[in-house]
Amino acid sequence: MTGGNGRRSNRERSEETRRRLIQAARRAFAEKGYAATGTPELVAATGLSRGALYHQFPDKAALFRAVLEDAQQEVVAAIEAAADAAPDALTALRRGSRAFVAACMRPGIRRIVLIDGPAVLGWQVWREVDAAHGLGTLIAGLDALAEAGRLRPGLTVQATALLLSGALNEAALAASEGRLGHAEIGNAIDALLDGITRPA
Amino acid sequence: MTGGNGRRSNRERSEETRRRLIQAARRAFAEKGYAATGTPELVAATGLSRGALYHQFPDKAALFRAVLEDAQQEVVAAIEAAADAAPDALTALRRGSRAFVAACMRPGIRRIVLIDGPAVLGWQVWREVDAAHGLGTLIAGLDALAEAGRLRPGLTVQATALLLSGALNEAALAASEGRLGHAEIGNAIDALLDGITRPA
DNA sequence: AAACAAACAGGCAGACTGTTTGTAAATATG
DNA sequence: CATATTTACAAACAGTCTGCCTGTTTGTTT
Repeated sequence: MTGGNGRRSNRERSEETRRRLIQAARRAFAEKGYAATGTPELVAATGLSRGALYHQFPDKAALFRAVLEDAQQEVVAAIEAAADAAPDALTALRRGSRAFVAACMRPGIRRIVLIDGPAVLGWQVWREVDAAHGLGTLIAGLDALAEAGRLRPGLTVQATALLLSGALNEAALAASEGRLGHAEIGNAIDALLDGITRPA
Repeated sequence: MTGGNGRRSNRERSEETRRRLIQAARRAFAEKGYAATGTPELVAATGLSRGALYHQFPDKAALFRAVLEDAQQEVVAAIEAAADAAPDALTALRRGSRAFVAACMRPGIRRIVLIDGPAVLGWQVWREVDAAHGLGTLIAGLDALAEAGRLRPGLTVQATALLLSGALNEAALAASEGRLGHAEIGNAIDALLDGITRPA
């Protein structure tokens, strides 16, 4: 009845169910937004029932959080892939920033991470999730810059990371709407990075 | 019946009703958030009925937009007051940026402008409103900087304004949560502004 | 195999949004 | 001035959603 698959353990069942729910939710949330996506419609896309959803997640917001973490991990992977082989910390930051903007432009990421995230979870929780993923990566990059003695004196990594993160988020939104070109954005990012850097 | 006031014209009645609705909504949205504020509870705080609300506004989101514009105007007023008497464009930007962060920390502003705004109205509409108020003020400041020949070559005002706006939004949120001190944030803002400036 | 626990389906109550119908006040008209 | 019409609002209504609860199926343990 379940499509030809033989017996599965409970853990396998749960994992598969969560995976399916997260996948369908991610598609729907990205396309229509969190508030405009009802749980009946959501589970219909999976073939499961609302009972399964509320068994696996305490509420709709918890499902959203799982979706957010899923999307964030993809972003981090893209950033790290881009910054991996950079010769120095500043170059890594430049490449990572561009990769971040590019990753957030993907339709499955933009709305979930940048728009609905803070509103659905509250800024506190959203920040907590971001700190464990995207912002964490940026902090690591700035730590490396500080380690190399190239962080401008008087700046703290925490504050610098937050402001840069905000600038990059906005850049990603603008880029994804086609309001700004990549070159324009890249130049502006480089200018900001120069501002927080101490000349070699 | 209406509390001792004699006859009022229809326009006066409408204006008074809208004012009362916006005022109550602003308090409720700021405190509990847009999604968690029901229209029954909202009108109860005004003594009006839901009929009045839906007569004056096409839907709940339209009321939110009116509230957002109301809050944005306050922010702009605070920025302009701070930057008004600055001796040069760069100083005006520095002072205006700090005033923006301070204004967004006020509880009646933060959640409405920075958190719920994009999620409720969609990023397109939110950007449109912001462009007419907060972002518009920043663009004017950068235009003055460019006019004075102090904008770093290769940068466009539009892109620079967007990234700075994002950085300042994030700074305001962090400051309002007490995660970062004002000094730390001020230093980071100055660093970013230095990055986009050409030395005199 | 029997008892137990976990996963899941479907129905239900409460709440909310937007619409519609009805009423009173204000404005336009003859 | 009397009457018709439009505007502002109130209150009931319909449809939908979320979270909970009960019952059934499937897996695990003894």
